[in-house]
Amino acid sequence: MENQDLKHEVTDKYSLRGRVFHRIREDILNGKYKDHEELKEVAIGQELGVSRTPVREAFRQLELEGLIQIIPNRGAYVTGIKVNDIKDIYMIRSKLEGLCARWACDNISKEQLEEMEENIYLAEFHAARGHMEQMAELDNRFHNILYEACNSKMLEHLLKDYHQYVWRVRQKTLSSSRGAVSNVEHKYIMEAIRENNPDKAEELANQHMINAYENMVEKGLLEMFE
Amino acid sequence: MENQDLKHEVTDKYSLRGRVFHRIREDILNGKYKDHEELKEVAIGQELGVSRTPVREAFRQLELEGLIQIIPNRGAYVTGIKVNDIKDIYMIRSKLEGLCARWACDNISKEQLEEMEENIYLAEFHAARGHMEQMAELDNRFHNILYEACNSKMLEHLLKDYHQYVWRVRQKTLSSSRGAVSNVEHKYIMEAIRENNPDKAEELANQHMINAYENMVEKGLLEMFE
DNA sequence: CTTCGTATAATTGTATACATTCATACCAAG
DNA sequence: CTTGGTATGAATGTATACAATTATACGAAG
Repeated sequence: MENQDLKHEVTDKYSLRGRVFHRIREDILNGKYKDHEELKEVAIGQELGVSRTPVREAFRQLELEGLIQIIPNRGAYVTGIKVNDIKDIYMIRSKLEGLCARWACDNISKEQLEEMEENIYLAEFHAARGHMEQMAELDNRFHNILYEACNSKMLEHLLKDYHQYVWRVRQKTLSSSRGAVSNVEHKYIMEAIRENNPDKAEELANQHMINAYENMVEKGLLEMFE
Repeated sequence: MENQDLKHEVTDKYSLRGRVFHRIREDILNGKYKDHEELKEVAIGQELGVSRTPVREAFRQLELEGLIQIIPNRGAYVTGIKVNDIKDIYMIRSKLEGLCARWACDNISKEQLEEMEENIYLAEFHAARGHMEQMAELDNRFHNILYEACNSKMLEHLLKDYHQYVWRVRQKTLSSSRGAVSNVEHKYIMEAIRENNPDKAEELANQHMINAYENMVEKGLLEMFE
């Protein structure tokens, strides 16, 4: 049991089933398979050049992740995200990102802090020029650094799941004006962590998520979801 | 898509694979399969009277739930819970149960409130007599009512997962003296919800989890986990 | 005695065959 | 035209066969 801390995302990444799983997951998150679309085992198997077996096993996992719903003897359907789900996720993430920022105060490494700083500096550049794609990428990376810095595999795993889960929504709701503001909030969070002020870091991270959600509501970006 | 809100826990409960999944899950949570024990596909299949296929699919799901770890081409091993994981889970649950109690203020039904009241009343009876098993059962039920009352499938699902996950630990760390105190805390949480005081309900639920964790630490109940 | 390599057995990974369930089309009765 | 029943096809559920990988045992070389 020397691989004690290896998690499934790592261990199965290079197996056939693992690749099938990640591939279907990507295709759902990227919108290739639309909400409520039925996924057929043979069709996907043929497309990926594998038999039904690994596809089926991937389906079971995707179901547990909430990305698809399997109705016994009927089929697998892409789960549609509903407006209420989005609100719930952002409120849950608000609490968890707060906890994450709090724990990061004690556990962040010098390298991680430096990468955060660089991230924020770069984001200022792209924000000024309206480079949406780079902003999204930097935002992703900022949060992932934070997740890794909290030194809790448990929390990191949970937050990464949610982060990916709302990726579909964020891609559709990217808003240019929020980018710069969001980056300033990142900066304050980082400073609170650097000052080792857990209360402040938690509060700022809490509010960061709430602001992100309220921005989506204000701009009417959620109306496209039913 | 009329079964929109049906979740996998419900839909697959009566399929063969579903039964296999739930059965293995039970056996892990009840301690039949010990930490780090290797689970063989054929052996379990024979024991349950099924082939490897449904067993394998169940394994994939159990891996995502974190109950087992699959090492490709090697085997499936029951995941050992570590002390740090327990702390993380309780801190995460603290935040989420707080959120849950907050949302329950607006969404709890009259029936749910009544069941809570009955639950607490009964628990007083059993606490006074040191009926450990009934206390554990009532505690379980109290939290499940709370989860259902928050009116968020997202949060309910998450909390139920964690609740079951630490069930293994709780069975080993049942402490007689905490039962009565815990029940009083339940009572205060319920009253805050009934008064529709979300801030108070959240704070009390937060503290309830922290107290439960600190009780385990104080009594040295976690030392058995490595 | 240790170490390396090979052979063998056991286990998992994948593909395929068979069984079962469900949806659709079609036709007949009303 | 509507309703209901049956037949057919297509998809999923399960079992089994085969392939690939890994662990173990054994023996020979050093």
